[in-house]
Amino acid sequence: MAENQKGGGSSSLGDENGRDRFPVGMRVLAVDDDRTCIKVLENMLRSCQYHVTATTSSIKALEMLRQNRNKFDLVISDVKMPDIDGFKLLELVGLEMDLPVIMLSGHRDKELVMKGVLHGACDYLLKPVRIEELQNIWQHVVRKKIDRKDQNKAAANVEEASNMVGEGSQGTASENNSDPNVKAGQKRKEQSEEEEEDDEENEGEDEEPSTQKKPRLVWDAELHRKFIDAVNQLSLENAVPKKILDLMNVEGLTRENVASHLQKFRLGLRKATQQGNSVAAAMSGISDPYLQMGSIDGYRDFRTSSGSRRISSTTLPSYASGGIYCGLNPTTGSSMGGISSSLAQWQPVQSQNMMNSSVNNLVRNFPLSMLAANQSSSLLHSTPTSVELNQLQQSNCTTGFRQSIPIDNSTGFSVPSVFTDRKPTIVTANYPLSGLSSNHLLLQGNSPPTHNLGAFRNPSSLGAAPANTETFNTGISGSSNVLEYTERWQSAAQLSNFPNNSLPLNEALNSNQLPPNSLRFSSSASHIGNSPVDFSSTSAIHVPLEDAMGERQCQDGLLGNILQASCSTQRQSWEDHKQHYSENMSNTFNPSSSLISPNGDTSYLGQSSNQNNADCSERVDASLVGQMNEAERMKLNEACIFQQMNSPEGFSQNTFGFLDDIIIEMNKQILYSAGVSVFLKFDCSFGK
DNA sequence: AGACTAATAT
DNA sequence: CATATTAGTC
Repeated sequence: MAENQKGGGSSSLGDENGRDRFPVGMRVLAVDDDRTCIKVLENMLRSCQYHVTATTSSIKALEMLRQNRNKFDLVISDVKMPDIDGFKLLELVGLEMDLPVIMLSGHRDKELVMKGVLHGACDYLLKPVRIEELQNIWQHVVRKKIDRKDQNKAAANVEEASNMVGEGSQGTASENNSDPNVKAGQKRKEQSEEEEEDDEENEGEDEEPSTQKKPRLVWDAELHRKFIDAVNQLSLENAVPKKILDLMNVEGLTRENVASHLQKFRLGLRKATQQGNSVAAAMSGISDPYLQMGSIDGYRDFRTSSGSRRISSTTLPSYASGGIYCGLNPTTGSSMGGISSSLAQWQPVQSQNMMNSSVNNLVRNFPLSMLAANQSSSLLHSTPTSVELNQLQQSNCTTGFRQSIPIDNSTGFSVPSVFTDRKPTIVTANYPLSGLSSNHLLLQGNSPPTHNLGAFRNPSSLGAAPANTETFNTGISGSSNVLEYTERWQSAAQLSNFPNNSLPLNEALNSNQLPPNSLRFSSSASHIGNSPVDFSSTSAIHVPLEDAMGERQCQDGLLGNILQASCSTQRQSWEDHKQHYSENMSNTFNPSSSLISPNGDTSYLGQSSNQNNADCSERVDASLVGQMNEAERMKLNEACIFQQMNSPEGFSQNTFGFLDDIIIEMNKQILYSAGVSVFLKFDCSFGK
């Protein structure tokens, strides 16, 4: 059997046993309308040990070729034939299956030869053909393979080509045989079946299952956290893939994985550094890398439609798996970015509803406040109202706090008379907070009463706090996370510019004038791109709560831009809080549980913030750190890293407080009662 | 030879 | 985009 063939020994065609028989059995389709000629040709080809299929009809030949695309390796055809002549056949074959075609002709007419060549013939033989010539025609098959390979990949590997050829699959245009499975060849042969496998296909499967390539790694929150921890430990300069990998100690993770992530990380860091430090800038760019990073990070969970899968954090890295970790539509992701970016939109009123110039003025006067954007189209809901909240943050603040603010005696809202006579569309309120710049909020609502809105900000890194708030903190809107994330990756630089005095605030108000139902809060936090997220639905937001990076298995339902996340685990607590808040609201909203210091000041963490130096993590009060959850810690770490990058010698002067977002949760009653509770918390990182 | 990382591919 | 893979260097 094959043995004989060894003529070639292990030559180019095959080193492998299975393959070295290569030209033997090569499938040749011979076409010549002259019965005598075809017979002779057929015999010669057979003597060359090819597998020959002969026909005197070019039409029939074409049919066979079309029906059995992968059944032939080469076509040898006479030029002059009725119906479809050799050139036509050549052309069709070249077009449809890309098989090597050899022309045969009794005429040595140069023109004909040229024509054949131009049509793509790989060879042009003159009759009578000598067997010696036929013994070498297999080279065209090999060549074809190589060429094909070349086109795809620069490196055409002769061996591979030969291997492929050997297989017999010769497919034509489509085949992919070339793949990886060189060995497969033998197997293939065995499968006698020749059914026409369509050309392509078999590629991947035949291999051993083990060969399958690994699923792509997904850097979820947990993994990223480890990464950050490692980087932090090593210090930016020393953080190289291998070391990080070691420190991360994650089974299955490769250096390459880390290298890739590191590359991205550095890129983000770089961008962060380059971008202006202005907060606005920081938050505005949708394209802002940070934000992107954010999405990369665990925050991505918000976009997950179903719970996120995670693999044991300690061991296996997470891999994307269909179904489990399904990313929502890309848009969503960007939108998230938009959320933070919305902070940048503080200035002008965008909503058409704000028609009133006075409103605009109002707005202008309160730079830090929030604007209501009514056109927010929440794609998701039918209820139109929306409130835009903007928040800000500030510098000196070192601590995080949350505060409830009573508004207006009866309603809790400060409603400019200007609006009272108008439709209940916009409500504004502003409160001077001690020492802080005034903030105001515009609410607008048109729709029927609704349900709940909740406002709460996400946990700040340092602000963290009070145990009782914990639950609260964990429940955050996706947007919050984004911010947080953003902050993590780039915070320092961008926020450093904040004026010391400016204190960002977020406020959520509600007025009885408004049809309670439809309050739509479009806060920076709730905004997605230009579409605000409507939190007014009955279900109320909910957030997953996982710490930011958490691993919880939440089910997030994301409708278009709206994010409704529900986390079974924490839902309960959230509900509790909700209730709790509601109750408080009717009262005066005492920050009962909060992080806020009784007097409302933010000095809480002041001390730590003032310590500059040393390791970041150490700058923070130990106690506080202890209370921090992972996400917060991570944030801190990243901030530290960032710090390293920006100021080798220490933190930049001001702290950059960060006010993440606010989420407002209101109940109908609350709406009616006119109470508004605002939770403010500043994310203060440290700074010197 | 092994590791880094920028560049490029998927 | 987020990751993986490649390729040039050190």
